[in-house]
Amino acid sequence: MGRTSDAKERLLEAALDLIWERSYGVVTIDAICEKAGVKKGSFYYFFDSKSTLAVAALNENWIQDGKAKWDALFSASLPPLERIRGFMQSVYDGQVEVKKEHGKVLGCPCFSIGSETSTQDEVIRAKAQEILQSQIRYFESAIRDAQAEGSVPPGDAAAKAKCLFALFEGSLAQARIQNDLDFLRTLPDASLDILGARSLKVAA
Amino acid sequence: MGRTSDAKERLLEAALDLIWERSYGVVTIDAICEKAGVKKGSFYYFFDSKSTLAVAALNENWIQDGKAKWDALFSASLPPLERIRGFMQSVYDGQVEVKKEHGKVLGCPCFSIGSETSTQDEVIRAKAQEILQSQIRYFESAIRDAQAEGSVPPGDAAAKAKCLFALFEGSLAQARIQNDLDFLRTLPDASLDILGARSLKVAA
DNA sequence: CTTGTATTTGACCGTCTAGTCAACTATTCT
DNA sequence: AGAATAGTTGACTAGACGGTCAAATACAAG
Repeated sequence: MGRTSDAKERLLEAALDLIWERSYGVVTIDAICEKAGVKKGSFYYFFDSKSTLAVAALNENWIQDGKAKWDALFSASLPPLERIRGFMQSVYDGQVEVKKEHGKVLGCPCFSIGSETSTQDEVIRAKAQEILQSQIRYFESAIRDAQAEGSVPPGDAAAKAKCLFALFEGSLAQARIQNDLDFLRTLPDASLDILGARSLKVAA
Repeated sequence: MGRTSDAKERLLEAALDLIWERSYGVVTIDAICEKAGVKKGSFYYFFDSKSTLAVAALNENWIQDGKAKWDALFSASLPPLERIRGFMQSVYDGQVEVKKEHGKVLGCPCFSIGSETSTQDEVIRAKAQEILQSQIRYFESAIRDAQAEGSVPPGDAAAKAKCLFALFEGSLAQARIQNDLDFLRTLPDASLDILGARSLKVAA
């Protein structure tokens, strides 16, 4: 009961957009409100700080958007290496879209925000870490499956996953800094390479 | 002639420290001045904005400190793979020190600042890119030498270097986000692994 | 010692920003 | 209809911040 509103959702979306495009520290509450078409009074009705909003925005984005995409790309119905290659390809395609829309390569919001705020805001840091850890688990699971079918040599799958994830996020961040998609084009192949993949690599 | 001063140097150092520990967007000119023990009027005598100072600080740090360290670590007198392993080990050791002093893993200032400001400040972005590109060249040169002696399989050395660099910076950033050095411990081994190194890897 | 130059200082201004609040409006339930 | 609830508004404050400046100070060279 009571008055209805989608202002909260608009704030979440505006905040993530703005912070992704610019950075956490530089985006003001006023700017978020303006982009969301919401007055500051309403902002403080829903959230009590920029930090709280950012955590909610990261969470919402992962739960509502990210997770489903990752689930589809890492579907067990695909061959394990195909999952990884397909994922990397879709990341590339996604950044092509982002560059078309925003005029810039923006990389991974969670990683950028996490890296920026980690020493300053423990709550954001923890949320970013949580999401990134979830993502690493997708890698790890695909690597395990690949090892089971023999397309990736045996050995600590968790370590391999962390390694692949570092390559992945490092490339995205580099692409953001250079504002150049070239860093990402080779990602599908490079990913299989560093895993020492046996099947797809040769076929390609 | 005229009054002498090291205020400029103090400002450069304070700025890099503060921005490295916190972030570019969140560090104010007042804070930099306070840490440097310099009044704001003097700040504007030497620099005309935080952006200008940041570019100078990145540059100074690379020219005065970074370059020499990289030169030593990538000295041609060392076997190519030993250069890479030694470099990664020294990065790990360095971050251990940083964590002792600052209480946190801070990662690579150039990469963090670059990623944060890239969409906002073209001058900082360009300087960060320039330094990062220089660093990639150290990797590339070592990889080329390794290929020449047969310890790394042939193939596009520039691409391999970018890949290794992404792994390297991705790991550092991840370590910052998690505030955990574990992400870095395996870096020396992982680096040789992804290069498909033949000699040192087996010996280890 | 004095003159020219480099640097420092602190006071000052306008603007931006986080955060508050009481009054107002829309919606739902009874 | 009317009470209760959920959300909105705009005006307000206090402080932080970027940026400016004229006057003061320290140093170096002639």
